[in-house]
Amino acid sequence: MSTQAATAAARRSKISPERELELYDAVLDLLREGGYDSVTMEGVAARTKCGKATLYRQWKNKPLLVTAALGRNRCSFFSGIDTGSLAGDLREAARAVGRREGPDTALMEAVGQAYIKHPDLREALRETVLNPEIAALDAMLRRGVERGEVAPDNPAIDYVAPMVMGMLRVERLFEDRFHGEGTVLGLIESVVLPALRIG
Amino acid sequence: MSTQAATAAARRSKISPERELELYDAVLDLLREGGYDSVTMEGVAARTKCGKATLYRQWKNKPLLVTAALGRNRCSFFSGIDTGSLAGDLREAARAVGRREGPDTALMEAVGQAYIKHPDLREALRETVLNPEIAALDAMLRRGVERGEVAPDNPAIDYVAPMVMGMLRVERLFEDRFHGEGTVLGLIESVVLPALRIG
DNA sequence: CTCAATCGAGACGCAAACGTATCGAGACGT
DNA sequence: ACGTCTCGATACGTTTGCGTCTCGATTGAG
Repeated sequence: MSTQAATAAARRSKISPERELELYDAVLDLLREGGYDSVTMEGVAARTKCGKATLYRQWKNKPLLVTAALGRNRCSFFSGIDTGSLAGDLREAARAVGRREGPDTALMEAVGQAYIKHPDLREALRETVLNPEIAALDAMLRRGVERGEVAPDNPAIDYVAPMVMGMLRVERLFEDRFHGEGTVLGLIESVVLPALRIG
Repeated sequence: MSTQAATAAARRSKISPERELELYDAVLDLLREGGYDSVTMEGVAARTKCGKATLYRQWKNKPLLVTAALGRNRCSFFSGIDTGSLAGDLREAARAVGRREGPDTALMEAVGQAYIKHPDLREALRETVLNPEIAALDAMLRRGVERGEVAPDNPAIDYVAPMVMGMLRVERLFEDRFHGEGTVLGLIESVVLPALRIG
């Protein structure tokens, strides 16, 4: 939300936009490292060499700071993919995941528990890291349907995005079965494309 | 692990096995309600009307108590399923999930974040709630292969269990798309069975 | 140039929860 | 029946982190 930036500007805050992003990055790094509880106001202040009072001058409390940090992270890894064919798009998405250029699973893990107590965090996470990737996957599928590669009424279409995101969410727990980075690619080849009647 | 019970017996503990399960149940309930941080020694003691010292007499610290509680929860919802056909087994498993008799997703959510700091918890969770269900699903598939319902080299076989567990792990985040309880059943019908070349 | 407001740094109070210690009451073995 | 150990309950010290407050330095506006 630009509300924060707006009020900050209204109060003649000396925090430049780049500085704001530095603060957000520190929050997200701490989140990824040790989860919501590892994000401490002291920790953020120390890591960014700013006073705690400065943080509380901009954000009323810790949940609002974390939510704002998540909100600024908005970026999608899948959205730039367009190879011309649905199979190519899905394979490229899987390879992006293998190159650690996929959805921010560390953030998903980290916030996964915290949003039991802070529903706002869950919404911020969805808006920020989840929905953009889902939308990108759905766009791939829509293009595939328009090109005639997939039957429009193929019921598997609705499950592609959940399957990909779900696989990312459990691959750690199956690491004895899938050692390596090709987990999602294997899912695409072995399950998704057959279910979509491609290849 | 029976180590705790053994030492408890050796020290002539007055805690009966049923009492021990009561304590574990309190821990698991608190876990499901608010995550690992909501499990407090004071909370467990208050809820079970036992002294905090009693808890520390049996379990050295909080992580060990939670781990022990997870270890005693060992039970599988999918393991009793055997309808005679793979499609029937998978559909029955999906229906069990719909009836809230599936894997303990609340526990998975709750421990999801905590095991960043306590790897023992992750192992306990895997051994207890995850591996039994995975083993049951794999057993269904193995029986299906033996009956000739699925080709033994069908690569989708390895992905059935991850897909089911992954769907459980993300269905909350797709609740606007899949409203209702038939999420896993839809996955089975639309994706899993086609990928397995069944039906 | 001057003044006011924010900055970084950190002390402070407060609350929550871990883990320890204490205490009377009651249960078990001999 | 008696002594011992564990029981439940609770007080205690310690740590940690949130949120407030103070303080000198610095910076931007007029």
